[in-house]
Amino acid sequence: MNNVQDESLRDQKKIRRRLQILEIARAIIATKGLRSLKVRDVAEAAGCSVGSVYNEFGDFDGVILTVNRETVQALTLRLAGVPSEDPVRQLYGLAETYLAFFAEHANLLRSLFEHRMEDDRPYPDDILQMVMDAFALMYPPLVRLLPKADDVKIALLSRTLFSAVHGIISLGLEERMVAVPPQMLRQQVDQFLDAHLAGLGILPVR
Amino acid sequence: MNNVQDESLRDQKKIRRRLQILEIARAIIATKGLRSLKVRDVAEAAGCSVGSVYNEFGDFDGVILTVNRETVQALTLRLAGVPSEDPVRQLYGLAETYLAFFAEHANLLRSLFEHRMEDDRPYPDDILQMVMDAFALMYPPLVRLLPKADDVKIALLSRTLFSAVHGIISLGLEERMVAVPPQMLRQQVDQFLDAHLAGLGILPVR
DNA sequence: GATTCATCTTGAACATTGTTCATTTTCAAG
DNA sequence: CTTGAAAATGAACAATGTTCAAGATGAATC
Repeated sequence: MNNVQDESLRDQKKIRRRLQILEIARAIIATKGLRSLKVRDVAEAAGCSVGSVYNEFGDFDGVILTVNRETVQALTLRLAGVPSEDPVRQLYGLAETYLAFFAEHANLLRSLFEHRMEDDRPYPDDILQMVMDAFALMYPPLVRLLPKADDVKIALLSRTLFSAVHGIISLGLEERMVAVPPQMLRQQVDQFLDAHLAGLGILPVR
Repeated sequence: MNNVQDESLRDQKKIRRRLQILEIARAIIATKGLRSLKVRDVAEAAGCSVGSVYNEFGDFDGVILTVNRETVQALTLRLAGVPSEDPVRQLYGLAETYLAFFAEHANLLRSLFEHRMEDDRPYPDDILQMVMDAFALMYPPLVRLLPKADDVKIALLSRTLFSAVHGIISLGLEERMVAVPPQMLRQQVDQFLDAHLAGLGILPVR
């Protein structure tokens, strides 16, 4: 096994094609929504046959799931970049960064949260785990802010808080529903955190 | 026009069939999820042709949307039954009732929130309005609890709070994600409200 | 009750889209 | 260059949404 450079001409093409398929699928989901994603469109845009898509991803769900996996990875990266000096600021930063990312990639996030598998096939564990990990990112700042509290409780609180923020944002960005202006929505999120942190006995140092 | 009883034999059959189709579609969504809903299955179970389904509902989305409409109506009915003597209790009651309803009808609620129209057709306004109205049900108790606050702000707060509760519940019930035991989830929701109401300066009288 | 006609119902045919697989093509190895 | 394993192809198939010409139904009229 040559780890350093195992780049046969064959593998190069394979890798390039794989990336191209994913890029195209992601673009379609992002611009026209998951429901508009069609195998033939992807294959044609990637300049290959539908069979190749199946060779590379097993089935069409495989394409969607790979895009979703990369979406949650990108999200995690963005969230991990939130400054952590001040734990209170970090909490606001996480919420606001989630809002910004969701606003930029609404359809990709919806694909991540709304896609259902055919029949009773299970959703891939690694994706679920990554989502859970992202939603656990409020844990470190909360631990610093509530040093007396039980670890398990803080873990729960972290998930609860992030889920609440997710609800506010995902419904707030649902153009079908309210079409809250993004600026307004940021205010909403901030005020929500104001009140909730105050209720937890945390001083909003803003 | 005979308003009292315009029941020709024809109309009776039409109405009965319509109800039957909806009942079957609802049952399939509720038990196997929206993605498992197929025209032919519905038609066969209803003892009619696929053409009749189209005559009655225009297209397949029409069936789904009608089920969704009835779901939000049932939800509103349940939420409207929450006692309103004590405004604080009412808020907890609304959240807990939403949790109970969501737990009982998880797939129907997911159909309501996750169904996307084909192409760029708009989601029916009346359904959106009903969802918004349901999410505004926290407004009356909040007004009583925060008499000094601006009406518009309370309207926003109502939507924000309900959206937050929705996020906690919809992700908490996502068996693919966490599989929080329902009893645990109720505790989570209650504690969430505890903290948030405290932060709003409302005494949790529990 | 027979006739008529508007309406509803039917289901085969069609359209769209996911999936398979026998055949052909490619290319790294010998 | 030859060869064989792997990949690519795309026609055929399968599943499913949609249409519509032809037939069935029942309310109205006589």
